[in-house]
Amino acid sequence: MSNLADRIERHLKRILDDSQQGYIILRRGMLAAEFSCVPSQINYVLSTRFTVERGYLVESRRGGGGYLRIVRLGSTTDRQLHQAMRELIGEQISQERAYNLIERLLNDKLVTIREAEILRCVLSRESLGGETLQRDILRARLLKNTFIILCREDLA
Amino acid sequence: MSNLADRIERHLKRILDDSQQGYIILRRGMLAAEFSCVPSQINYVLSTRFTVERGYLVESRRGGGGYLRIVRLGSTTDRQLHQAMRELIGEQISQERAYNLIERLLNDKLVTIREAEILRCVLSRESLGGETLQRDILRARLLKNTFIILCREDLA
DNA sequence: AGACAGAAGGTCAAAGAAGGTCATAAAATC
DNA sequence: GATTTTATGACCTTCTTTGACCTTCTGTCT
Repeated sequence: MSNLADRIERHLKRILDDSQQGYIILRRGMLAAEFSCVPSQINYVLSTRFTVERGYLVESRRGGGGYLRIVRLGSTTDRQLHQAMRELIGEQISQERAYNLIERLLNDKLVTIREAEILRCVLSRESLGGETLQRDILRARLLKNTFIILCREDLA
Repeated sequence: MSNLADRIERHLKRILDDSQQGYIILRRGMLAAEFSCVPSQINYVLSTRFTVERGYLVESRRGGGGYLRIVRLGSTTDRQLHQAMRELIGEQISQERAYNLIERLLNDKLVTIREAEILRCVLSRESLGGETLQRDILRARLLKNTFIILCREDLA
């Protein structure tokens, strides 16, 4: 049914959830062997699913004793998160990166599924229309403005 | 004897009725094979029979592990409301009229307070920027698109 | 210290696996 | 007979998977 990349993603998220420390350390080669795939498949999963926008950080080390370390960026306090988000968004943002951010908000339960869908809809290429650059700028503004609302505690 | 498109339509609606979740997921290629037709015939059926106006939403994903997901939107009354809204919104809409609509949605408990705030924020003059006319057109598009999501049964 | 071997992980391009589009042909309807 | 609807196929885009080749680190042997 679902593809390899998705299965590896789920597996990593599961053990990440189970881990107390908020991060996991593993061998790329081992993981690849467990899933009977080439090692670079792991890199593919990491670079498409464990991005900063989605709230993850990946470190690694080569050579003997090398490893991968996947850190889940915690549900920071509102103010920190707000600042971090503003920086991640910047003056313009692509649909893909915006969707990744929404994914993270969803993961951290800062938005409901419906809210996430509304945001995705509003920030979609299709809805925004116009030129790419203008669209990316508009998207950044919308996302940053909306974010203020999501942080409002009086709306819980 | 009915034609292929109608048969595919009936088949999809039947399994959609059988499904508890309000949506189905399937492979375009598989379905085409079942009906011994070219894959693009499936797209034809989807684009003529499973439109938003008729109360359906179709999402898809390409590549390995790709799929089609057909979602049934809410009840007929919901859909009638939806149609009425589309007409009410039209091709362009002012901030004031948009806010009035949101107010009504809130009153009818079709959106939460937070969702309403998000919508107000997104549809505000300041967020949208640009020329008045362009803004009103964009606002109409955003509102209409978003409204589809509010009718989605699978997000209850 | 320097050279080298082995053990990781990284990169990138090409192949594969879906689904999407669009023009056109064929069939049905008016 | 004209128009609308349906069916097909060639070609396109997106996402995934694989493999060949590259870089970095550790440890050992001169």
